[in-house]
Parts: sequence; structure tokens; C-alpha cells
Amino acid sequence: MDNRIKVLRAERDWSQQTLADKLGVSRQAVNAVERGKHDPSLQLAFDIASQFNLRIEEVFFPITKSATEDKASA
Amino acid sequence: MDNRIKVLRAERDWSQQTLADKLGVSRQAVNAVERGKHDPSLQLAFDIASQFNLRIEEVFFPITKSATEDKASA
DNA sequence: ACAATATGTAAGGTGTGTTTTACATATTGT
DNA sequence: ACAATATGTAAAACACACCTTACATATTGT
Repeated sequence: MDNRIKVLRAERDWSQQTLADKLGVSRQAVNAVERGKHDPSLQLAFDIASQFNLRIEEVFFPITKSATEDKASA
Repeated sequence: MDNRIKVLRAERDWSQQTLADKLGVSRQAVNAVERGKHDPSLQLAFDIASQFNLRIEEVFFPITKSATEDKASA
């Protein structure tokens, strides 16, 4: 999952540790999500977006099938 | 995690199985998410919102700390 | 009455998100 | 030179999302 966390942190001059503390998760968790090593839980995604005062869709970018595509019939 | 999946399905007259097929997951996965038994992965949350042509925030409702609240200093 | 569909639920297994601990490197300030 | 901070990374353990299989109940159509 692609995301803009690194840039959003930089804009606010937050370290990974700073963000981790705000979120109540480990620095490694922030690092892994930021680098796309794995996806955050939905709850953590909400929390991250909230810290940046953005919506989830403004922070995270899945490899997006079009909204109308139907996996079953595609 | 609270959500509006049941209503959104009803508006479209989709069964849990129908939605599951569209998402490429099991009916039980849809049932569990819909009933709040557990949260979907972020990817699945994106896919669900996409099927309803809505944003994640219009489908899922976390127990929301205010956007400006800081867990570390609250 | 019977078959088919829709939903809820449970058990057991696999994959992965998150944790703690730990080490390495680069950068900055003194 | 030294200390402190920021970042990347790894291993081992735990929690849980999601799977398959299976059964129960209710509703609908014939």
C-alpha cells in the first residue's frame, strides 16, 4: 500500500518516533507502514489520517481497481 | 468498528454472498466485518467502499478520538 | 412438504500486523 | 571526539484477519 506518510511527517517536522508516540504504537510499526512493508490495521489507518487531519484516502493509495469493477465478473 | 454495510447492501439488494463474491472473500468474512466481529484489512476496507462507490469514512465508523487529540499528551 | 436462499455461528488452520529487543549507520550539536 | 537523535532492519512472540468446513434457523417459491 502506497502512502504519503513520510512527506506528511516532513511537513510537520515529526520524526517516526514522534508520530509513533502520538499514535500509541511502536516506532517500528510506523516505519514498516511508511515504507509500505505492510499495511496498517484499519483502526491504525484511521488514527494516522486523524493525526494529519486528513481522510484515509488522502494518505493511503491502494493499487486501485476502478470503483465500478466487479472482481467476480471482471 | 461500526459500519453501514448491512444498510448499503439492502439499498442495493445484495446478499452477503453477492458482496463476498464481488470482493473475492468468503461470505463469513463479510458477515464478520458487517457485524463488527472484527475489522477488515485496510485493503478490504478500500475494496468494500469501492463496491459501494463511497469513501471508507462513509462506510466505517471507528470509536473516534477527535482529529486533534494526541494520545501521548491527552 | 420440499428445495433453495439468506443469515448467524463455531472450530481449527494460515498469514500477517504489531510488539519488544537489539544492532548498524548517518547526521547533528557540543 | 563524543553523545544524542533519526532511520533502517532483523528475530521471536503474540494477536487477529481471513480461510474452509460445517451446522442451525428462517424465509421464499414450487
